[in-house]
This record gives sequence, structure tokens and C-alpha cells, in this order.
Amino acid sequence: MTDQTQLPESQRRILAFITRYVDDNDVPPTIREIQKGAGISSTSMVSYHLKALERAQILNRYERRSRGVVITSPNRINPRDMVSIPIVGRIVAGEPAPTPDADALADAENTLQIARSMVGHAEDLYALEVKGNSMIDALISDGDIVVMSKGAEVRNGDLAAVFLLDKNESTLKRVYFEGKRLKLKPENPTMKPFYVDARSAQIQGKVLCVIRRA
Amino acid sequence: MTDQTQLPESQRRILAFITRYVDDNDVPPTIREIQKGAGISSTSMVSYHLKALERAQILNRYERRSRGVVITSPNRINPRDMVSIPIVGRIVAGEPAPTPDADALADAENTLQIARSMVGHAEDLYALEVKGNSMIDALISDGDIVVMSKGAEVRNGDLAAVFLLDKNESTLKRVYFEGKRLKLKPENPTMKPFYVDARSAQIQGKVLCVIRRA
DNA sequence: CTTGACATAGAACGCTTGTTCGCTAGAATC
DNA sequence: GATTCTAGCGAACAAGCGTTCTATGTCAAG
Repeated sequence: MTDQTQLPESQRRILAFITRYVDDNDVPPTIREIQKGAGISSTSMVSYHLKALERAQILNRYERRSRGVVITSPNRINPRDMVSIPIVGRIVAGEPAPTPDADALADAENTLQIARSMVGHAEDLYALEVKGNSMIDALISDGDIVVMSKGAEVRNGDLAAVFLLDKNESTLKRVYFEGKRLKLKPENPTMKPFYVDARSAQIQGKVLCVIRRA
Repeated sequence: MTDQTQLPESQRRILAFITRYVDDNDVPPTIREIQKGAGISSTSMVSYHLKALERAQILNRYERRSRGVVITSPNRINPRDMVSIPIVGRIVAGEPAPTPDADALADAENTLQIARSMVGHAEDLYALEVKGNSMIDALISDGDIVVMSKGAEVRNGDLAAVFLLDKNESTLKRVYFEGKRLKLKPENPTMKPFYVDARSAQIQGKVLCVIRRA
């Protein structure tokens, strides 16, 4: 990366202004907006400095295009690569886990922003907060957040939220389809899997990601 | 969210074109570019459709501004609220955990993008990938990613990476300072804490967040 | 058939906007 | 001291651009 620390004062101001402007307006500024915003005396000076910044490969410019200034910072995060996920409820021991219907989505208390790369191209994303330590065998503890996909297909070996009809509760396990029965394998390798009748279990969603704030 | 499926054909074309254009150029298109790109016959028609899309709250428009068309993705994320964190190495059982010196930062294999809200205002952020199941008592398994802060002050009850001199390995535990000794408490509530001499332990960083891709 | 709402086309108007050019002031070089 | 070079300023130009107005067409309801 180019060392930006020893740029002329005015060029640093311009850079800072552009960054802020793009964050606020989703559109790069015009030369004249830069002039005012960064306190430059004339448009020709802005043009001059922009050329310098372009030579230093800090900017990309599209010639003669209005607002054709784009900052080329390598670590800049593209908002398109991010997803907002609603936290629709809690998993509590001995209760069915909430699923994201319209109501739940509407009064989602909170949203979680994570990188698309974390969840792949899955759709129907939602998140649940885990209450209590009932998921400890899935290596998930109180307060953890589980990101789920309602739509995603659950395959053998995927971690999924399974609702057990006879126990009337939800649990997070790795699932394996074995004919008429379902093998449920705790995430904790020291614990043994167990089996349930496939008809007595409903798969509520696939677990994509678990997040714990320490 | 507004149902976009039953929009007039031309408006869907316009929308698609704007999206593509922004992806390619980092700048929204002008009316005339939309006209050509989406195959609309006149600029007034583009204006007409844009107004409709604005009424449907699919677009935001900045009046009389060139390129003042912004798609209002529902949960738009402000890049300022995101952080890029370098993944500087791996925690492997029986080895000291890597810490982020200049070298490690330079050839960080990967970066992680997460919301600032996940890590607070901590500085000196870095991330480690966990290899093996040696951290199972911290409810962390193979492949998990641990986000750490080198600078953050570690207080009683914080989860931290501790390097044990006599064992020559790093471990993740909740730490409590008790005079000359250090209480290390596994995150797993079924396991008991143990104690080490404060001089034989070095605290390498505070754990801010644990992420598991399922 | 008429009317009115909606869709379309093309052109014109007037403000924006990137660029350029001439000019000035000060510093550096000879 | 004359010359050259650079940085800076302001104005002006031409193309770009959003908006609007008029004219025409479509089509269903009254």
C-alpha cells in the first residue's frame, strides 16, 4: 500500500472528504463539492490534486465523467459483500425454536451484519440467540448467536436445528438421514450420537454460522 | 420489502442496469446512460420510470444531482461500521499461539469482515484459526475463528489467550487474577477451573468474538 | 363517442460539471 | 537582476446532465 501519511495536507483533506462523502451519499462528489468540502480554493486546484492522487494510485478517475472519482483503498469493504440478518428470537431449553415468519421478521429486535462469505449464497437468513446452556453439546453456550437458513437444503452431516416432536423442543445437531431414522450427532466429539424416528423430527433450518461475543 | 417481481418490464430492466452499472463503475449511471443501457427510448421516459421506482421506495433520488440514483437495498450497511481483521495464523494444540507482528500482518492469508458492533472499539485486532480440538473446553472446535485484541486490557472474567510457560502452549480460558496465582476457568461450565502461577503465564490477547462456519 | 388516466417520444432549456487557459506571486537558478 | 519553474487562482468553455413541455398514442370506463 502507498504510504498516505506524508501526502500534502490538502490532498489528505481531499481524500478524507471523498471517503466521508461516499459513505454519506453513496455517490462520489463532484469537483466543486470537493472544493467546498475540503476547503480548496479553486476547481483547478482540486483537479491538480486529484491528478497527483491518481498518479500515487490512491484514486481511480474516469475521465470527463461527472463524479468519476473512486478511492482504490484495498481494505475497503464493499457493502454489497455484506448481509444484514435479523435476530428473530431465542432458543430456550425445552422450547421450540422460533422460525422467521412475517411477524418475527417485523419485530426482529436486532440485526447482525456479517460478510456474505460467511454464509455463502444461502437465502432466507435469520439468527437466533441461545439462552441457557442446553446447547452445550453443540459447543454453543448462553448468549451465542446462531445464523440459520430456512431455505437451504440440509444434507447428511450438516448442522441443523431439529425440532423433536415427542420432547417438544428444538436442538442443534449434525444430522444424517438413515432411512426411516435420523442420526443426531452432537458437535462435541466426546459425546455419542443418538437416533430418532424420522417422522418425529422436523428440520427447522440449517446452521450456517455460530457467533459468540466474549 | 416491496415486491419487485411484478414491476413493468422496462422498470425491471432499468433496475437491473443500474445494479450492474454500479457493480462495474462504483458510480451510479446518468439518465442518458440508463436510457441507452436499458434500451429506453427517451430521457423523459427514464425520468418517468425513476419516479415510479422512487414512489415504490426501490430507489432513492437526489434531485437535480448528476448520477443521483441510489438503489435502496433494505438493510444497507455503512462501510464505516465494518472492520477488516487479518487472520494471522493458527492455534494448534501444544504450540504457542501466533501474535500479530509486522510479518504476520503482511502475509495474513485472509481477512475477516465483521461489524464493528461485534468487537466494540478495541484496537489491534487480529484473528486466529483454531486447529484441532484442543480448545474444546472453551467450546471452540476445529476450524473456528477467534477474533482477538492484542491491545485490550484483560480484566477479571474476560476470555483470553494465555500462554503457559511450563507447558509451552497457548490456551483460551476465562482468567481471574488472584494475587500471585491466576485462575483459569474453562468456558464449558461442566469443567472445573484450575490455577497457575501468575509468573508462568503470559496473556497474549483478549478474545472478543468466536466465529464458527458450519 | 368521449373522456380521462396512463404510456411514449422528442426536443429544448438551463443548470452542472470536468477541463483548460491565461495570469499572478513567489522561490530557485544562473 | 533576469530567467525559469512551480503553485495557485479565477474565469470561461463545451460537453454533460436532469428536468420539463408538447404532441401523440393506447385503452378502458362512462
